[in-house]
Amino acid sequence: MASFLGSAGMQGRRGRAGRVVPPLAFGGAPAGERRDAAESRRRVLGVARELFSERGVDAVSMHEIGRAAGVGQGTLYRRFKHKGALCMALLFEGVEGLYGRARDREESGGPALEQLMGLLEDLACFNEENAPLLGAVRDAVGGERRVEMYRNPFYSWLRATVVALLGRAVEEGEAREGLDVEAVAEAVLAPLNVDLYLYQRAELGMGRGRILTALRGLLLDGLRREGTAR
Amino acid sequence: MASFLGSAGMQGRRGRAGRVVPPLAFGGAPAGERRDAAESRRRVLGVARELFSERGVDAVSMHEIGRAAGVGQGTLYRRFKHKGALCMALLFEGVEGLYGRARDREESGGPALEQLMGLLEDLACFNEENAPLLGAVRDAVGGERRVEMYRNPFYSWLRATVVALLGRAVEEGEAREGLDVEAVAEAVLAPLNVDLYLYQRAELGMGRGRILTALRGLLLDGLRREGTAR
DNA sequence: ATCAAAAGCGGACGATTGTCCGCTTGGTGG
DNA sequence: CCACCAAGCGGACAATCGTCCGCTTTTGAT
Repeated sequence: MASFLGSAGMQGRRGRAGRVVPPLAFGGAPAGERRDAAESRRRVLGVARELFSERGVDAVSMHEIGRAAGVGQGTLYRRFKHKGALCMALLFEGVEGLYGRARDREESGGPALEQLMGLLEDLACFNEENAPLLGAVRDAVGGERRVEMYRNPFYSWLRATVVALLGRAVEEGEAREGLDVEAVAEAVLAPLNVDLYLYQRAELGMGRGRILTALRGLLLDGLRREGTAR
Repeated sequence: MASFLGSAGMQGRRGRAGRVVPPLAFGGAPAGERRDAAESRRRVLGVARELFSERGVDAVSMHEIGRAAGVGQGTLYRRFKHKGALCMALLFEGVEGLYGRARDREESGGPALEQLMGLLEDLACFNEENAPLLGAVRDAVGGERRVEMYRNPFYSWLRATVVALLGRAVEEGEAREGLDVEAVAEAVLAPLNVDLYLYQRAELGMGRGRILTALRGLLLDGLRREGTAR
């Protein structure tokens, strides 16, 4: 089964410079899309964006989107495998922004660990800006589909980017040697899980600065006091 | 609205020694439960456990559980606000085990950070042993209920315990001073998010040891190489 | 023992998601 | 220009979750 959007093979790949090139057509149109299909896809996306912003993602049903866009259920679900996939398509622009900022940072050079921190900061903003859609994605990806959450192209790109940055940090002597970059990458990304992040923001009353500062300290220096055996 | 189980006020509290005492009646019976109600609750729980283990949590509907237990929908949902709450009740024993092990560790003394690592290890096992139920809980807690995920008594206890351990580690000079223990506690717990953990186990093929080792290194020492400015 | 109130009970019901299957249409080769 | 057929289309349908509301049982006070 295809993942969220784009074919399964479209995950981020390493460029020759070690940079992770973003999945190309993440939320874009399928290659040989028929004109009528393209038209109806645009209409669906527009209507969905509208309704979601009016009444919240949860309060708008797929049937309603279809009706409002003048499109049947079959069509709707052919295009978007489920509600989460539709939301994912709507997230396209924001994700592009993230890719762009990561590219800029990379081109302007600087220590890999600082670039990593920048990415995490962007991710926190992304969480806040797109909270409703991200929440809907999470909800739609339940039951059998649970794995898709971490298999979608966006998360793959994220992980690959972090892995690449960590790898570079080790090579350049910024980070400890022998770091298990794949495993650590997951642990680095985990605290920015949307639900957890929003919970801290909204329920625990933590500001973005506080969350990021704590994370920065933890990631860079760990918990132990200086001088303790390591 | 009540959280998963137990009244809202039943979250972990600090004992006088700084220890976090577990919520008392997490999955137990309500105080003045009527005899017939207790009976039907037991029956429901038994039937659910049975059916879940036979065919998987996702494949068993609430209606079916009700039918098999000889109980109507109203009754079922009065007892368990939703499918996730039922699963949470089924998790009772495992959670008790976690509480017990944490208590034992605490009584046998030892460095706070080591105790923290022990807790994380237990949590990893807990994730594996109870994956299906935990997954179902996650799924059931969507839409409006999204916040409940981190507000339930179990997670509250977990967070409070980690906060207490971190606090002690700071006091006793094990951990850096000025650590934002509340914020850091979330970041410490995040990598053991069930979905993420299982994804690493099953899809990325990482063993428990590898995940925990990476986490341990990250938490204790951070990413930076020794000698780098901190 | 009686009786009233509170708690428990159960099936009908509404809403939502996602699937199915037969009809329509766009685009292409003869 | 036409005919073909895969892709697109749309509404009916099934399954599930969770709610509602009127009936029944338990409990405890008189």
